[in-house]
Amino acid sequence: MSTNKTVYVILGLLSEQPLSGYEIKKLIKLRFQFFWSESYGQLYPTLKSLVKDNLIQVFPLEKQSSRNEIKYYITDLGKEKLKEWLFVSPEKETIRLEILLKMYFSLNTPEVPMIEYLSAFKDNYSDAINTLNLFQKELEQIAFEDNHEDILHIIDFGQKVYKAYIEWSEETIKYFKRKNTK
Amino acid sequence: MSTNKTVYVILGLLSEQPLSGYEIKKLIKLRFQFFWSESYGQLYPTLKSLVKDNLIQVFPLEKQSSRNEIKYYITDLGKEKLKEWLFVSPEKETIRLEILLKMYFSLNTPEVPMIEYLSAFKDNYSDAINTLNLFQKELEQIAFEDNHEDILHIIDFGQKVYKAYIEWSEETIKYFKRKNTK
DNA sequence: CGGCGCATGTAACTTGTTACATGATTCC
DNA sequence: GGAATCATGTAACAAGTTACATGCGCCG
Repeated sequence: MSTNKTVYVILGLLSEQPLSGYEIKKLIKLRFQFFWSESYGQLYPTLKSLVKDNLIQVFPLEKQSSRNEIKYYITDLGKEKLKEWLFVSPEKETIRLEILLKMYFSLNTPEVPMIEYLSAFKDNYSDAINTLNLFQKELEQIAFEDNHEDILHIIDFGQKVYKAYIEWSEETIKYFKRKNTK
Repeated sequence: MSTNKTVYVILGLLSEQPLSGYEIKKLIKLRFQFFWSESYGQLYPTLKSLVKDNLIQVFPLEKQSSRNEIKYYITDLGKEKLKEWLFVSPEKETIRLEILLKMYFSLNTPEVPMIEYLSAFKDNYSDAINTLNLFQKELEQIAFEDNHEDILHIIDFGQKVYKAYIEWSEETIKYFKRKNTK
């Protein structure tokens, strides 16, 4: 029952505006970075298969803005398919956090540089939360539009969760430092 | 460079005690539920390939406790391999949260039952956090052992992150309710 | 003797990443 | 003219899920 989600990210983004594969990749990175990602190896073949199923279409050659780029637009069938998916309950997410696994299995191997791992983890999410904060400010500044408030809530998810990540890593770093000096 | 992590979960668990595939599956669910999962379709074939690589071994028939069960133990080579992995920095985790995707793409489709989705999300993690709290209390009660404090920190990760999830979903539910009555 | 939980397994498939190849365009 | 970035693509592989099949042992 696990439907290919890549399909819906593409349909969703194309439902706003026509885009090329490359632009889709960039948009996913820009907007969804903190809760979604796609690789080219997944993206381009999916675009092809969506065209075959008539859920999206390629702009006719004469409408293309550059020779290299291939812009796609969503068809009515595609819009339907997207809407259908929106009405299906989200599946339970599976998360895999290698750092916790390593922490667990290195309980008896104190030489493992857990503090180093935790610092990298923390730095990574500190950067991410800064990006989100910036994004939030930008959104708050520009004139109020329909969806801004909704999007702020999506950003807030990232902020809250990353804050938890960061607090946990700080505390855990302290714990390991204390432990090491004992 | 993405090494098969299932290998290391198995090696890690077997480094504590001999186990069967079925027991490994159960242990992963019990201990790692909130940050790891494995399916049988991944587990059993991996066990076979680990035996082939001499990282684990099957107990000789006469030592098996029951006819159905196949217990494995870790070899010295396996212990080495596990240790090696512990010294490699954890890879960046990829998270995919379908609920945020649906929220984003349903901005213009208010009929989508986001409140329902959010409630299910919240309930799910409320249950999970209760389990973790119980687990924590159990650990705190039994006499102090080597690794309890470390494990408490691992549990604390789940507690902090789930708390963030729950707070976010509560706030977002409120937001949607307000929005609907407008 | 029926059902549940224990226990192992696999085939078919889907999903996803990585590494590579290719070439145009833009900017310095 | 060289580097960066735009832009598309694929082949080989790795990872992972699902659905199914099979049979034992125990309890009521």
